[in-house]
This record gives sequence, C-alpha cells and structure tokens, in this order.
Amino acid sequence: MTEVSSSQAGDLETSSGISVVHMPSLSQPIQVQSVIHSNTPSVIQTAGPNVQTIQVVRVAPVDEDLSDDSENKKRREMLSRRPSYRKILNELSSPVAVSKIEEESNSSQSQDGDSPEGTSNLSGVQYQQGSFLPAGTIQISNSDGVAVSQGLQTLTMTNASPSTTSATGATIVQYAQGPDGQFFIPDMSGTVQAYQIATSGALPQGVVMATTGSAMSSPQNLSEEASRKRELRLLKNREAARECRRKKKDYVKCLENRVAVLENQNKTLIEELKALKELYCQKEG
DNA sequence: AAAGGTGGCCGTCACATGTT
DNA sequence: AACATGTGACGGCCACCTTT
Repeated sequence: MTEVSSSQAGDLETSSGISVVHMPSLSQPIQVQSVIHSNTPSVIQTAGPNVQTIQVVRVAPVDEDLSDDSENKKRREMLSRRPSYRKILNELSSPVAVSKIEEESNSSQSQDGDSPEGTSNLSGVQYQQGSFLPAGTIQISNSDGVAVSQGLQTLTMTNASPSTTSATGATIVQYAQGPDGQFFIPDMSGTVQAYQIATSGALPQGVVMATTGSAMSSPQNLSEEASRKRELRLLKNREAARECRRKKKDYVKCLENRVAVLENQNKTLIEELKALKELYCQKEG
C-alpha cells in the first residue's frame, strides 16, 4: 500500500484534474484525481498494476469576493443542486461502487472492532442497516410487523371493537387534523379518508364522524376540496420531511463512520510508509 | 428562581428532482 | 407536461444547561 500526504509526497504534476505524485521511496507514481463539488465519497481504486489512483473529493471554497446577495444566491444554488440523499445512497449501494469499496475494505476490515449492533459493513465502514435501501423500502413497524405511520396523531377511543383495540382495550386511531375541524385518517389500503367531526347535542362529550369522501365534489364544497387537498399535501409533506431528516441523519452517520475508518487507514499507511522508508534507508546505508 | 444560550425536533414553504 | 416526492431553509417550540 502507498501513502500520500502533503508533507511527504514528492513531486506533483497536475493536468486536467489528475495529479501524478512521484514518491521518492516508491518505484511507481501515484495518480491523484481531484473532484470538485462532488458528493461522491472518495474511492480508492487501482488504475493498473503499477499505478495507484486515488480519487480525492474536496469541497470548493466559497468565493470570498461575492457580494452578500450573490453569495446567498450562489450558496442556495449550490445547495439546491446537490444530489439527493437517495441518489448518493443509491450510488454507494450500486454494485460497481460496492465492488470498488470492497477492494478497499479488504485492507481495513480488521481495524473495525467496535462496530455497533445492527450495522452492516461496506468498505470497512460501518453503516446503519437500511441506510442504503431505496426510498420506500424502509418501514417502521410495530411489534406485529404492521407499518406505522409516524406523522399521525394518535387518538385513543374507548368502546372499540376487539379487532382494533390495543392491549389496554382502547382503540388507537391515527389521524391528521385540519384547521377546519376535518380529520384525515388513512385506511388499511393506505388511502386517506376525510372525516368531519361534529359535536352532538345528545352526546356532549362525544363526536359524530361522517365521511366526506365523495360528497366533496359538489360546487359548494370546492373550497373544502381545496383545503382538503392542501391538508393532504401538508400531511404528506410532513411525513416526507420526517423521512428526509431520518435519511439525512443516516447519511451523516455514514460519513462520520467513513471519516473514522479513513483516518484509521491513513494512520496505518503513514506508519507503513515510515517503516518502508527506514528499511530503504538501511539498505542504502 | 429567572434569564439567556444551545441543540434537537417539528411543520411549513419553496423549489428541485423524479415519475407517469 | 402534470403530478408526486425529496430536501434546504426558516422559524417556532421545548428541554436542558449555565450564568447571574
């Protein structure tokens, strides 16, 4: 294995983003490819039997000369053009990336003794299980294996039928509440039904729930239809934001783990280089 | 105890990106 | 092209900690 560090690298020739590093102590040059603005994690790959290629990912510095307005605009553009987490994770989980990464992992696996439970090992990096699954395949389930919709409120009802009651005897109904008193409750098929809650004179503490599903198409209910659509959109977006944050957290964890592994590797390689240098000096002397 | 700082989580908006 | 979904940014809320 070879080690490149700014202090130890020898001559560095740069052309078209690829640098060739000549190490005094090594017989073969090393190609260093620098990728700007890329979120693809660095991959160490072998370009040939005699040349090591190391792809270095770095973030380009923010342009200091920008005015406040254009700086904000540019920053926003940069952020908005960043590939989605799903894209990044898909790339990471693609067979090509994995095979490249596995190459790398062969030399580093033994260093990861403290992997937490429930993680999988790709490239010597401990990833949270499920981190690389495509969107929509991750489900949070209850003990019965039933998917749980996290964004919904939980409404506990008494006098419920046994089939829907929880262990405590109460029914758990998950709902989203609209500002106009409407409730949106997903049924077993996943579609959301709108309900209007009206208080009943005879039942001061109770509620009467009436479906408003197909009746919404009448002209006077167009605004209601619009607000229902809005509520549905908000509900979905709420869920999406939650999921997105969860994915982002996973992604950050992955990156942190990767940093730890690469730091380890770097340390090992530096020591290896030192040893080789010493050996080389002894032979020379 | 009150005030202030900090970090985490959430809902919403706006816009980018993906899907049909 | 239209619609659905994903995500950065923002502001609000809450819990916790530190300072006064």
